[in-house]
Amino acid sequence: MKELTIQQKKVLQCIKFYIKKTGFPPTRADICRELGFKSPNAAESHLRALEKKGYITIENGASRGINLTENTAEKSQSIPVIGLVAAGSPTLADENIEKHIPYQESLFLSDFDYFLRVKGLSMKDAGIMEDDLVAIKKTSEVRNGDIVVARIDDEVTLKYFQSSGNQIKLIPANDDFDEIYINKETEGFFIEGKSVGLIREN
Amino acid sequence: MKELTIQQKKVLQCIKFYIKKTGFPPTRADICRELGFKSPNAAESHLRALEKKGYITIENGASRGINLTENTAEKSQSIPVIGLVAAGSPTLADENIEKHIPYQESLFLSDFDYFLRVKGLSMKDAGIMEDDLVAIKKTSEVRNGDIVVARIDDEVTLKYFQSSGNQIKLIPANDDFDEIYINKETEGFFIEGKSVGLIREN
DNA sequence: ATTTATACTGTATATATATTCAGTAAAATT
DNA sequence: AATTTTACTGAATATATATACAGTATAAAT
Repeated sequence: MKELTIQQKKVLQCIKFYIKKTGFPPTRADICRELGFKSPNAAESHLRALEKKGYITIENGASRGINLTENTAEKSQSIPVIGLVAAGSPTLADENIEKHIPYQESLFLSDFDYFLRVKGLSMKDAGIMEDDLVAIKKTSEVRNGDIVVARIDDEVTLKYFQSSGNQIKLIPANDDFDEIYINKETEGFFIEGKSVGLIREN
Repeated sequence: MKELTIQQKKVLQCIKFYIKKTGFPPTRADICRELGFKSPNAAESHLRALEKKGYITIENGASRGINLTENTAEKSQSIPVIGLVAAGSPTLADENIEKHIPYQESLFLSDFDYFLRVKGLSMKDAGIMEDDLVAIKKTSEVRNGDIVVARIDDEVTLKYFQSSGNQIKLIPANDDFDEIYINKETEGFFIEGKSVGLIREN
């Protein structure tokens, strides 16, 4: 999808906000009032640009005939599900996104940034099973005992976090797997975030 | 909330459907077209009746200024969380409802009726931990291997289901707990539903 | 160097839309 | 028995709204 200009983003945000507030889309005049434009044609041309770039559709002749496209409507209120591939870091890049789940406030106690699809049973005894979706909050501030997403070079794992001094232990919750010992300054080591919740879809 | 007449229900359904279809509310003329009325005043008076009864609000002077009230809008549906108390069945009775979670379509693969707050670790090896919320679909049609909510007299448990002939086995996912053997015709035995998903809030 | 896109103001207008008024008729309520 | 509610048709109208046209100016793309 083509990139939007700053003004076009403002207009798109204005439409979303207006719908959220009133339950129906704005008129050209409403947009002008919200954004301080003095001519309805300012709104009109922005709308046509948004339409051309595929962010909205406009029903010609209908009042308030603005419709957010699926991509536009969803992205604002949905959380990406990212696959935990053995080699490769969980980034929000499009190619890693498995699907989107409609966003919901207060689903967990903490806010979070994305879901991680779990592969393997290394955290089995913590009740984290294959194909579970772990809610991840992007942060490097983690405490001992937290379940963290750790990256070592291109390898990404979900483990218990335990640090003492410069030494970090990544502990699996499964006797069949080994603990991983790392130095804080090890190159290529990074804490991506921590688990703040879990969803099992079946 | 006051009861609606058949025609008023039709109009309300028409509004919901129109919004779902187009993304914005209908005009009086739109409603007439959908329901076969020949005068815009037919729609107008139905709308005013719906407003009077509290199902919608109307922004005067604005085109398409129809707004579904919170009760009316389907987005405001919520799912109850029910505590699994040792003695007492999980019913939708108010005293058993811990809280409500905003409803969301397609959160799990199947639809479901309520969340059950898990007590104890009898299903630990199935990745179901203390305080997890198990999504329960109310049904008595369960298959071998399903995780079910079974009631024996006033005791309610979450277990694997296994039946052969008249004999039913309720199997825990934890070696520290014992299997339960029951006859299908046992008085006071009942399958409340089955697990179709799980949420861990932390 | 020229075209296209962005970012507006300002005016004008056909029409889309809400809304009122005048009726008719049956059903429900008081 | 009288009043209110429901359930419409049909006509009229003020105004809300989309949208085209005429400009100005800058930035980006070709």
